[in-house]
Amino acid sequence: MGQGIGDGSSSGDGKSEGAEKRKEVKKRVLQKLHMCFNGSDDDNFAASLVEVSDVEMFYLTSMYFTFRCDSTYSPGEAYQSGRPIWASGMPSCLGHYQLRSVLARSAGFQTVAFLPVKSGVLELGSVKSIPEQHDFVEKARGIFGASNTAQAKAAPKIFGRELSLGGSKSRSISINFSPKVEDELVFTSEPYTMQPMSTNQDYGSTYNGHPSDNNEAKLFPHLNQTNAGFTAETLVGGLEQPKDDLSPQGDERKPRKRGRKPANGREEPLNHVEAERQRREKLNQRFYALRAVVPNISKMDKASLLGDAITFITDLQKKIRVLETEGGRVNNNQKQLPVPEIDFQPRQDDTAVRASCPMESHPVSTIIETFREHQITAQDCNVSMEGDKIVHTFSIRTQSGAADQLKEKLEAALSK
Amino acid sequence: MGQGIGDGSSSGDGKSEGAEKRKEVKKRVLQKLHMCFNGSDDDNFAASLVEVSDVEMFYLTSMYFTFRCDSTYSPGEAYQSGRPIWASGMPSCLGHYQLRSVLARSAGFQTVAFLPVKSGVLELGSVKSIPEQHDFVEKARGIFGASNTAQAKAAPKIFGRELSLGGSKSRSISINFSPKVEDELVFTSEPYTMQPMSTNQDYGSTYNGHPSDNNEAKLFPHLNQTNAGFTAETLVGGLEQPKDDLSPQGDERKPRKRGRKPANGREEPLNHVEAERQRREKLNQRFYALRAVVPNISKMDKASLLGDAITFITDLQKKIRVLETEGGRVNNNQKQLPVPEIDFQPRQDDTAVRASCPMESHPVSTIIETFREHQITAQDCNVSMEGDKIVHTFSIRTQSGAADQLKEKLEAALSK
DNA sequence: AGGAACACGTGACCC
DNA sequence: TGGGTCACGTGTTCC
Repeated sequence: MGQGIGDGSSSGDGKSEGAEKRKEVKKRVLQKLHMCFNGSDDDNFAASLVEVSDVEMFYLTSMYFTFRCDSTYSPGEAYQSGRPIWASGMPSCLGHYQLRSVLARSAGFQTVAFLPVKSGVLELGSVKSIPEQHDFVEKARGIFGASNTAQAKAAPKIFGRELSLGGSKSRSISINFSPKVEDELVFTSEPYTMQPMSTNQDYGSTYNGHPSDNNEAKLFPHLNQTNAGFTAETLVGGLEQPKDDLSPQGDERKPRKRGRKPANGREEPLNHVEAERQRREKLNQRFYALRAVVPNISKMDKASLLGDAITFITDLQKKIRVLETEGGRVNNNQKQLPVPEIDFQPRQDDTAVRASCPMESHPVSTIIETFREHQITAQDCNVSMEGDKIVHTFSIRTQSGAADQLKEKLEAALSK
Repeated sequence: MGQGIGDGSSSGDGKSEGAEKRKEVKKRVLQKLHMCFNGSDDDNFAASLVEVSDVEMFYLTSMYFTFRCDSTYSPGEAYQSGRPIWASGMPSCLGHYQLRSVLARSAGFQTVAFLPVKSGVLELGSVKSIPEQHDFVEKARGIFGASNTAQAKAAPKIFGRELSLGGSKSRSISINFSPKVEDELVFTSEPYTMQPMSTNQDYGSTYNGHPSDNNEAKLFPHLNQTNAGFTAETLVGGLEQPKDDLSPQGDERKPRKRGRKPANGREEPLNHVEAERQRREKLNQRFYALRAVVPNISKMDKASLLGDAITFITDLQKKIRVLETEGGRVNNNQKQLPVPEIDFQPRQDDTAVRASCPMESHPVSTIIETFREHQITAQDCNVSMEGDKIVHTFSIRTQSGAADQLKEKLEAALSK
């Protein structure tokens, strides 16, 4: 865990005054946290703490972070409301980081996003200021599974297909907070990146834990038992600065950009609005899931996607029809062009047989198979062509009525 | 053509005063129209005109109807704008029927709808007053193909699958006006019905002609050449009453119900609104097309539809994977155990060849095919079995290096 | 600019 | 009567 993503060169770069001292502080803090949770104070861990960048520091400390699921804090709010929170720009960003804002400021974070997903809340941060990109949010929630209720069945394994996951760019880091550990989605602990539609900003993200209806949140992949009761305050309180400047201008939350905001003087339509929002979200999720299963998507447009999906389905059906009839083709073709033309000429103690069949029916194999079935060995066997037909002549030793029996069998086999 | 749909018992039922006279008038009118277009005045046609109901009368006369594609008349307006027109209630209904309003009134029509489809304009009428049902409109346009531009590729053959078309109920009639006759959609001339989602009103409809960018409209399935220049006025002018009461209260057109109407004081956003409308329409069309392709649609809900489509696609892919590996088994087996064991023994002026192959690969056909390719005729050909293998020995006339060439070819063919 | 695509809030409709 | 779905007009963003 904790292989630092982000190149480590955060905004404040050249300053080396007291850098050594800060490094030492970081190391001690991380060691303390590690002991707090893992118990063992092995030197391997201490050795891994040299040269920790600010971004990595933030990531590592966040690993020990826990949040309550009430709405007093951004991750909890996202978790409860099921709506993503996106803040770009240092000030409002730090407001959302709240207790971790000091570390976030050191790391130079400019953007934070809390995306409620099926398995908890996905937190993403970047030292670049990135405006909210709804398509990316939806894609992420399509991949991780949105937090919508009652949608168990759909959004089937997107992970069966690759989503053009590319190489990780730098300066991005993400942590997932999740209340509980369980269930279906299994990830490698390797970070991977998603490419939002057509932008060139990439997001690295790691995914650790998992969800439920539990009301307490913890994070630390090593600890599988949910040691409840912790709050963000108590945990991070062990850090340098338990006090935090509460959200500079921290009230322009829900920076919804699209659509209309005005004409909102009622009291109850909020319910309706919310329901509609969820409907839309669910639908978009399905769209993203569909994008994942349909190949060769011509345009990213919704209508085109549906059109491609339709043609894809029809193509699949056609393919299946072909494949299915192809399995029966052997039987069908042999049914259609079965002009076996079998001549039997019984002689004194053997029988001369002359079979003429179209070459496509592979008469030789069939005849030999029939021989074997009847325990008959041909004395002589000759194959030649007449036009496009194969003429198969052979003589067999037969006793009395066995020849007629063989003739019937041969006709049946060749006409099959 | 013209088998009357509708049970004939229109609203005005019991009145028999002058009924015989009206019947006679109808007959004469239809006969005149028939002669006008078809030329022949055979008695078969006259005999078929007895007991024509008012609804049938409207239908039959409408068969001779023509409309211009300018926006001065409802079908033309629907054709040009690409938007459906729906009017329920006798007054506004008659306003849309315009010149045919007298006949429509006699028939007791209460609802008329002009649906611009890919192939022209689909007109539906009913003696019941039916409020606009957008889902039905969309379904109809999904089936007949909407009139949207630039959507050629998508909306693939819905007619490959049945759309749960049920039996026709009565009192409904529809005619399709279309500018030209051509292209892909081919229908039987049998009327069929569509069942709108969950209502119990059924719509019978016949479908005759076809479209293009042509600017003149005609209708009469017998005449394939577009005799342009006709207008509705000139044609229907031959009827009883060329004059028409123009649209009582005929201005509440475009009875769009949903959504918001207010806040519309600008001048140019109409373009934006229109564009958005078309986008929505296109998307919904795709949805209907998708509904036609995906079986076992659990709910009529859009999101559920997408979910079902996704699972359907994945199921199809799984099925294909199974079928492919199943079919490829034969190929794989031929690839895996291809031990052709071909012996070449060149002699003085011919070559003895001995080929031993597993029986499943049908070596005889392959060998003979190779012979034919190389214009080689075998002098002698013998087939026998050794264990489960077929041993094929033959001698061929060869000059110098042709034998090696044949050997290579044979090995390639048998290893394929 | 101007069109295309999208999300949003809102009114309507249906159980 | 409310929850759920839809269509509509609008604001916004990206070519």
